[in-house]
Amino acid sequence: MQYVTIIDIAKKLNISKSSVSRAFNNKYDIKKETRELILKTAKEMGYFPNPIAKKLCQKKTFNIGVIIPEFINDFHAEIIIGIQRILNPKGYQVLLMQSDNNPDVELNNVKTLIQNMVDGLIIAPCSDNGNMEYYLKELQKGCPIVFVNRIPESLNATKIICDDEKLGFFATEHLIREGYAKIYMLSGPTNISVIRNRIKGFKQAFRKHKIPKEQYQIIETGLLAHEAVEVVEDLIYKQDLPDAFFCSNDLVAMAAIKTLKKHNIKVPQDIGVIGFSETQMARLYDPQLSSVRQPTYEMGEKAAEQLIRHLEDDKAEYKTIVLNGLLNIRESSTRTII
Amino acid sequence: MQYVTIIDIAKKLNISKSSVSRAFNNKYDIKKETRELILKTAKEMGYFPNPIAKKLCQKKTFNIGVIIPEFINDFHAEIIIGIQRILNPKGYQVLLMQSDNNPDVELNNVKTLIQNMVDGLIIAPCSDNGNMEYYLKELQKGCPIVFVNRIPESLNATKIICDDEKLGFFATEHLIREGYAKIYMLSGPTNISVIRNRIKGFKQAFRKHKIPKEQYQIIETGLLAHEAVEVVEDLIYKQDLPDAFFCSNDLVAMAAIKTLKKHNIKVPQDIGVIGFSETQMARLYDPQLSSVRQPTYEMGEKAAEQLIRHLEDDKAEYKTIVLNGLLNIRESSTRTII
DNA sequence: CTGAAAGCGCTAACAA
DNA sequence: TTGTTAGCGCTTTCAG
Repeated sequence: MQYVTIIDIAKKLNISKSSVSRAFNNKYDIKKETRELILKTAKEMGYFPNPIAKKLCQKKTFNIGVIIPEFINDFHAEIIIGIQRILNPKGYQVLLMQSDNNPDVELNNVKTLIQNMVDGLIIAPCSDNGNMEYYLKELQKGCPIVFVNRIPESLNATKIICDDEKLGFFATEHLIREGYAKIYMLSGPTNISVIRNRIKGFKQAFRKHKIPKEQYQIIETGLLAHEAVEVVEDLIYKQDLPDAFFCSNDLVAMAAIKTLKKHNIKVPQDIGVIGFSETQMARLYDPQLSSVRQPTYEMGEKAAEQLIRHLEDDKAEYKTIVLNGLLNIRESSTRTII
Repeated sequence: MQYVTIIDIAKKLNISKSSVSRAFNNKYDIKKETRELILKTAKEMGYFPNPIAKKLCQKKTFNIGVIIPEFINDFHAEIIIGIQRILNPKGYQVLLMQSDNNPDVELNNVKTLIQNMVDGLIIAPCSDNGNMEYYLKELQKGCPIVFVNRIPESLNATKIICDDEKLGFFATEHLIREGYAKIYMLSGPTNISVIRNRIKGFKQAFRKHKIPKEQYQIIETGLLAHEAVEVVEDLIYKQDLPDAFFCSNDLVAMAAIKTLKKHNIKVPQDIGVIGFSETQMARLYDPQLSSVRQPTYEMGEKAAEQLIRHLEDDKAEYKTIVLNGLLNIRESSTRTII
């Protein structure tokens, strides 16, 4: 592929290449007519600036690295869309990498992206992990980084998070108010900060309603369907079923309901179930699944905006942005008629 | 961020920068010891090659542009993973863009990526559309492109597709064999080639089984849940329900089942339903959803492999690769016990 | 307002 | 086996 360069235009117009360059970068003085002439012929010749060359001499790539745990999931896919909404119109390209929920892969991805000279990074870590130290070092070296979602509380950096504690509280309180007395939380891995926060909210609801500890339990399952099936089967076998399950996500919730139904246990009459990180399927399920909707698009947008803030000002202060989710109550957790 | 360059190393070692360059690109002659010395000090100084500079003088970016219709969906997410599996180990970076199922956005994305000097493109078009002409022109100009999935049959280029016709045939025949006589297809938009192919297979099954035309119908719904709900509600109202629905995807299938259930119509006893492009939720649904599993990861891998073939050889011939999907029969389409 | 020229960091002939 | 040199396409300072 052969591209037209500023030199071609300069020759054709018998001017210097600097003038051509200037015509494309308004910031320099240049006579209006020459500018317009240059732009016109450039268009005719099918010229567009070579971004690589630009990057080399400007020392800026206009590439932003984004790392997410996995994207077989609406949650992160939507965050990415939010990020692009802000970044693309500003001329930034997003380089996307996924870490497969593996901290080592995650670290490697970060290194790859930095070596590829991204101007900044948005990291959605897969869990609290030993990488944070490395990330902070890069931050201090001047590489702008914004963190999203699963972030250790202590991390001193700009971060976008959800009010998971509150959401955990609301979801639990809703179950309590529906008359589900004994509630088990299929929590997901507790090495993930958001999970720990939801657990905090979960416990707080019981404290508020003065319900004794024997009435609840936190079961640390994974985030996958088959793990939930195993746990619920086990509880049925041990005859230790609660009145309701508060699940780490919709997949786990559906797996739980599926298993209960198989044993002729009715949801929501016998047992209530609530999911998290609402999926499209929630309202198509039978019973329609109650779930928590996080502001995923907005999380992405905020992350991008914050990154731009840091990009434009080295000295910008770290900020923590907390966004609000929404509890969508549907059939799976309501005994009363809605 | 300040980077170490080959000149820094050359100065330190009192050699020429070409030698340093050579040390990092095995292909040139260089004495083993100098090479090792260079590599060692480079490491000490924290040097890594500046990819931008490399790109500028090599006229190769090692970036591959990938465009997909949307990625709120396992299908394309998995294709991307497949692509990365092949491309990343070979040193290629994937630039991802989504077209939001909009041909104009799609065309714009392609242009952006080309201007960003990608070495090649993998395009998963959102539908048959007027852009094909432009893509072909770029192909002829020497920009390697591989097409995936929704591709007009006539397109003369390298493409990766699924045996949608066969899959449509098998799914339909399965329904017929289960004793569902009258079958409606909620087909999805017919400006998408894969949909047209499934329709072909659908019709063929009826021909084979000598079932008259009155027994089937193709209803061109969209790909979203609410559209399916409307259609099914309408059929119920008109008392024109078939014995089975063959749906364009799992979301549509679940929406159909949901609607039927609401009206106390039993699936699979009264009406059978089958989905397409199997999701994780399929086996968690009640009834468990029969669906067609496409080899998504493999589609991505093949696309990447074919692109590399074209990258390495300008004159490589166009190839069409057809991959086989799998019909997963579950409860929603079986009257007999499985 | 415009041109000349240096340089971004690297590769790849060509010499030596 | 190594050094010299001329670019890749663009920006940006310095003269004019």
